[in-house]
Amino acid sequence: MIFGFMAYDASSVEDEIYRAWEASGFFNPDKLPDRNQKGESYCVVMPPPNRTGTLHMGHAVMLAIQDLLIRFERMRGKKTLWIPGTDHAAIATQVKVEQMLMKEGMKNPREELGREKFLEKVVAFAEESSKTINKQIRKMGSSCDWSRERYTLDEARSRAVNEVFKMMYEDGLIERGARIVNWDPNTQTVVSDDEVVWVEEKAPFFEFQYGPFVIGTSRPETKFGDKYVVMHPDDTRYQKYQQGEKLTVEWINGPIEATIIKDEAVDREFGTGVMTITPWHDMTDFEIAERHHLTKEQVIDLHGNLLPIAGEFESMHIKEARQKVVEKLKKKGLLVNINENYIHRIATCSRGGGMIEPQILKQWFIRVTKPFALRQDTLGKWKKGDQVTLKELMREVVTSKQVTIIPERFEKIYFHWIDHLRDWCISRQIWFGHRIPVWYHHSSQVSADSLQPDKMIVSDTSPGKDWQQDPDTLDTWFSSGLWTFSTLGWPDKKEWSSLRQYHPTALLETGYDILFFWVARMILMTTYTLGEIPFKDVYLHGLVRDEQGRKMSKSLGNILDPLDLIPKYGTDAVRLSLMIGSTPGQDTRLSEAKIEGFRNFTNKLWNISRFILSVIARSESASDAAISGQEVASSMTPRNDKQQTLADIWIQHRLNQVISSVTKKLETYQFSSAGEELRDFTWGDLADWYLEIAKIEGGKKYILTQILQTLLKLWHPFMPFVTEHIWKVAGYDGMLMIEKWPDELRITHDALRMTEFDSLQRVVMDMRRLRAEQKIEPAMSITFQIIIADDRLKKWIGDNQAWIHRLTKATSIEFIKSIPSDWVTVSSGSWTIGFNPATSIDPEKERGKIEKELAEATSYITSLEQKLKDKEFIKKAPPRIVEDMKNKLQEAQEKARLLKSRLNSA
RNA sequence: GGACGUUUAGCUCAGUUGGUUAGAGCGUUCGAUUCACAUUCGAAAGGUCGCAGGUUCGAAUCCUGCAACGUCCACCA
Repeated sequence: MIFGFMAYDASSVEDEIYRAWEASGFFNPDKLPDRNQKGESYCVVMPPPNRTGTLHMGHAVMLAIQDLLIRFERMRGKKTLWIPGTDHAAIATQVKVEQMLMKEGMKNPREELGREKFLEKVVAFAEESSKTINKQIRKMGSSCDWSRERYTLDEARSRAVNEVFKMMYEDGLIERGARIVNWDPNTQTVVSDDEVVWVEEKAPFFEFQYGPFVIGTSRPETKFGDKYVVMHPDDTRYQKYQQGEKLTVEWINGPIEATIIKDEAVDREFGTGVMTITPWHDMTDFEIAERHHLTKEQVIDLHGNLLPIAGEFESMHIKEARQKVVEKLKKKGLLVNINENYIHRIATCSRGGGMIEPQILKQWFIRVTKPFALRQDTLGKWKKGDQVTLKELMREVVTSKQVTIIPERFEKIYFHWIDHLRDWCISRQIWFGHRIPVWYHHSSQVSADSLQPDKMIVSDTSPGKDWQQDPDTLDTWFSSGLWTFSTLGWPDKKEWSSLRQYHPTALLETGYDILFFWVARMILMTTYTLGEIPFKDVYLHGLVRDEQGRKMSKSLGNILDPLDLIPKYGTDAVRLSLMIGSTPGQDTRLSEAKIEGFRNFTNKLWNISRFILSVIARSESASDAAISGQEVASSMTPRNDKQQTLADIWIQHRLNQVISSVTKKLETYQFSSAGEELRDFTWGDLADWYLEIAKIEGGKKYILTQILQTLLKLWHPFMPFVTEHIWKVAGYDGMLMIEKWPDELRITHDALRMTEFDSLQRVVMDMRRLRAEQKIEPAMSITFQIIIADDRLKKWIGDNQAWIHRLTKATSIEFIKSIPSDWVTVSSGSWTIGFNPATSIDPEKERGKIEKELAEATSYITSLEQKLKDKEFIKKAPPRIVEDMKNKLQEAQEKARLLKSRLNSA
């Protein structure tokens, strides 16, 4: 039974609807109807979720928003393509699998299994994740083209990666070199600057005697090799020391020769204004050392143990060494002071959270400030062969407004990031990912500082048996940076038509937290490779937080999982709760109560539809039976369908306003506002007003069908499941998802009648209120008096007695010449209605209330009058505003007059 | 240290180029209820728009300063 007594049960219909959509082929742009084939292309690539397990609320937001836009544009007749895919997420996935294996009892999975076996495990896990993720994407109702599903590590994407690497290498943008990098001893790999997370920590801050100086440090365990003592060149306290001056000082393992260095990097205010440096393990120190051509010595190995330079502390782990070094220095009388409350920031790895130890290592870098010759005309600004830098490309894209970032303020953040961007370290010492397509001749030393060109080849295949491939893999963002064009088949020449058709893509929608990681790198990679932008708009959504505004995390136990919520409330409700009530770039709080509210709305829409369909069914059977002579007030009066009532015109007019406004809002990414407006119309105007009237007027088969269909179309991008389901239940042709997005309905506008309706609507509301306050009794008679007589209005009221009765619950209406002084009146615009007051009204209370209202009205009038007397206001304000105000004044005066007369009669 | 964001009803948040009695949802209170929907309907209460100045005929909106909270960035040993 389709229209049972049950509420809408999302979980029982959603899977089947999704299967039907998928089977229809309409997710695939090539299989869309003719209308779309002729339309312009609209392409969005899905930010590929990491293959690290399951989706979370952030993914749900992006899926909801992107599906909304895709469905909207598809209905508008565009040739829409939404490409789904997943990301191998190199480090994240490898770490996850390693942790799992360790839980199963392995001590060091990589060592125990070896590269090949270990990778098998990771690949198997990634495969499994991918299946789960795809299921979840479907659960959200995403209308993406599964026939074009991509994976950052699949064969075609790997080809793109190798190709871009090769191009950049040839252009001198990719370079191998020994520089100071972020080393993570936990995962045994280098990470990029953006993957470092700084955490505040309270640690003891030590001050030691270092020759004639006092130096401060929170890391004494790194200080073995500190043979340079640095101070600011303008520091008057140390003027007697000269740059390069050498002095012998007593240090941890005996006397060492220290050299004085003057450098402006030193903060004179901090501590004593003197510091020693550890160039191998500190970014700042490294830069100072570079400036002065100082020697650099490694103190800590890649596992965090001290090297022979530490003397008796050799092989000791740095954690253990700290206290011991302090003790030794204390014994030697070199410890000056300890500040236990020192707060500093330590670098940790965003994957796994272990400490980062800077190290000088030979790695691959992308040079972002090195000029290179463009391979093609680029961004409409540069010609082929022009010299530019990658930073310039990234900057130009946004300054020239070829890419718009929404909200706008992130543009500033983007520029700031570019300004501070250093060369991008792209090599990783992990196994899961794209192997660096570089081969070394076995006669060469891979670790050598410089390789002869003939000992190194960039190629995706082995040049021969004397060659071995670089053991490292690429940063995962290297491949995701190519995502908009690698997913469209680049560099395969056969795919170029598709690339030309869909690229640049229309929009990139993602969370602002990966603006640098991903968005910026896509811009870098795409402008470099293709000479064009990857997307026109960037829409950044906020992060989903819990009810109290905290980040959702496992340890807090406050995670709301879309997969738990969908069976409980339905996908449509979850989608709405993520889109309505949030603005771009702004974090949102999500609670189950909010989702519950939208579940209720889903059900409301279901009931509205159910009701409309039943009215249509009944009116059909009624007209079939040709029943005539029914009472006016009976609930289903058959009526000539063509004869439109004022209410019909009113609702169509409102619907038109909603259509144009919602369309405009969706075009400008105002999803929340669009959804709210639709909800208010659906619940307020349609359900609570028009349908109440329709119950009485009857015979609205045509218009009700028109309204319902339009409503379902408007809602479809927001809540695809329930609308598609209703469409099917109603027996309408075809699939809602490819229906044409509604244009404004053609109605004959009748401005005067519209005003009448608005007025009457207000009056009827007043009547309902009076009745609710028991000022008129349910069965008493209502008498209208048209004070400023308008025959048309009088006639209209006569014509529409039935629903006025219904809405006011009064039983009769009569017209009289004047309103008795003891009656209650309500008025609107040009006319007034009087009610025979119920005996239950407390005259004192009523009087008080009227007096209060009158006082408010009077003060409002005074303020308006004053304003209107103000010559400067009249002179300077636009006429529109003045006119508005005059009208308001008139209305207020009218209201005050009526209140006065009521007061006199009371 | 720098930049950005937030501060509007008890709670969560809108408020699109400044326009005149500041909105929604939830919650609260009161009332309704066979006749699509209690996942319902009607109504009410509730706001000096963070604070202090300024610009303007007019400011939640623009400017300056301050405060609280939050985020990002930065080499402070």
